[in-house]
Amino acid sequence: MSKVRVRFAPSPTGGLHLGGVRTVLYNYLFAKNKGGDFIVRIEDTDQARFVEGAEQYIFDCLKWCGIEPDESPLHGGEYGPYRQSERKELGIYQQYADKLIKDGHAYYAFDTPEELEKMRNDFKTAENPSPQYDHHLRMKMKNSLTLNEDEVNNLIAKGTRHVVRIKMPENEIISFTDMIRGEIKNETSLVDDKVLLKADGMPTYHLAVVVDDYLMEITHAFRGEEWLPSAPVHVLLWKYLFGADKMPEWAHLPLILGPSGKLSKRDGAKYGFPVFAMNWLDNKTNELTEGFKEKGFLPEAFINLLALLGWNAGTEQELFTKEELIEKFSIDRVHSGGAKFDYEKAKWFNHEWIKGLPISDFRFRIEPLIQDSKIDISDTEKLEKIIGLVKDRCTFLTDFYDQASYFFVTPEILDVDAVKPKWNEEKKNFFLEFINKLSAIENWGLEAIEDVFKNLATEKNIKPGELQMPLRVMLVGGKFGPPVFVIAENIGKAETIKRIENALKVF
RNA sequence: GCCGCGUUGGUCAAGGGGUUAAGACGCCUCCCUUUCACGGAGGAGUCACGGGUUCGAUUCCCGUACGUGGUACCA
Repeated sequence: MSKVRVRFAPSPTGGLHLGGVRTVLYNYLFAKNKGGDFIVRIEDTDQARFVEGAEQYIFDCLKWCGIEPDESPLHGGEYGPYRQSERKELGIYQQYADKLIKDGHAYYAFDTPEELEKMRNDFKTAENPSPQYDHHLRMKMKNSLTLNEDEVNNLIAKGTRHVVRIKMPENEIISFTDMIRGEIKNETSLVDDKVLLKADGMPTYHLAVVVDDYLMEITHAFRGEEWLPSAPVHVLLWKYLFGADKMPEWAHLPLILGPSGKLSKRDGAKYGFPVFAMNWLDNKTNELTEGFKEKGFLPEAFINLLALLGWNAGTEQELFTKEELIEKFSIDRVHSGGAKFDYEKAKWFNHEWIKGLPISDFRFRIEPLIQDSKIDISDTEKLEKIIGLVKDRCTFLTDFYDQASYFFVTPEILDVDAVKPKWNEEKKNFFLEFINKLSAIENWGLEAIEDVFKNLATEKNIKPGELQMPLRVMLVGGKFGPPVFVIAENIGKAETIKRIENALKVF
């Protein structure tokens, strides 16, 4: 049974933009496809851009998407706790750091941030703009490799702030197999001595990812491509601590790109599309970032479009339900190259999903959106009839109000400019008389209205086409919507006459 | 700078030594509709570049360019 794991920094920017949700989605699809479990672990460290309320927000988003984890801080499970801070309190990471030091694979480093800064400055050259704390430089720094045992014990006894760093071996080739990219090779001398345990006792990602995956018996780990360069550190840690054969299988997912470079929150604001699943209110800046949900996306469409950004089934099918995605998903069909997010295509997905939604289902979803509007939702039968008329014209759920409000309330603004240029006395007389004829109709219905209209037009010798646009604007307010006579039929005799009379005053 | 990863139309992409190089979004034209959508029929547009290997390369190899990521006591 497979067990896949995803981990998050509890801030929407650090964890749940488009790329983050897709990582969770692929984890979910893979796990469910294999009949396995998937686990979420939270990286709630101070330096992980921890944001108050973000953890709950993240799970709300996953819930909306329908891809909740089997085990997490919120859902429990046998491998908890799932928050890094809680695991640290249990001393989980310290013991493995100690073991690494004892075995000579790691060492204490006492360098202050200022000293590190100085080192980077002193050794900076044109060819090497960012010197690393590596095998070249570690012997010039203040650590348990350069200090003698007494000095080290003394410093520690005095409570000197220190970190634990991995001692990267020299000239070793580390290779592993990535499920998407095949064999990946790295030269250990090129990687720096990463910090494993910070001065506050918290592990860095490097230590935590290995220790937790071992303890939680993770079999598959998916993460973003940005982790590829530090993968050799993780492979080495597995080798030192638990044995390379116990290591989970890795998959490094391609990046999701914005219009220019890696997709960022700024891109959303700049180009006018959401980058988060749901609205996020930053309570420090009071800045609201609109989410796909609030924009009017269906969660089904959202995960569908996200799944297809970097993966495809190898067939011509593009519309998938969650169940189909689970069934068809396979990691070896995931692309290795990054994909640029195309909002136009995203809208198409949503439109397709809306068109495919049964009317009652559509009603259920828009009711919360319009319950405070002028649209009366108490008459279910009428509401569903109107939905049937305008549903296919909505790209977003939120389009419904504009597409349907005139069925419920008299339009306040009329697109007079669409009528004015061709308006004349003749037409005005036509409508005056049309009102009388409409009043005389006993059985208000599509055919009756259309007959009256056409007969009168013939009688007046005006082309019906020239009269339909004015009538539409009178009833709708603009040049859109279903056939005019259908609209008249639905809004009723009195309201139709009232709107024509009102319009004649302003034309 | 160094290292990693990548590169099929504007975008998502199928394919993979011999093909008229699928399909979708977007764009354009026409039909339907005396509105707008929906729907239908067409159209324009592509294998980054240079070398190999080969009878033959978009496909395999090597360079170059470009993009992107890493180079933190961030993840």
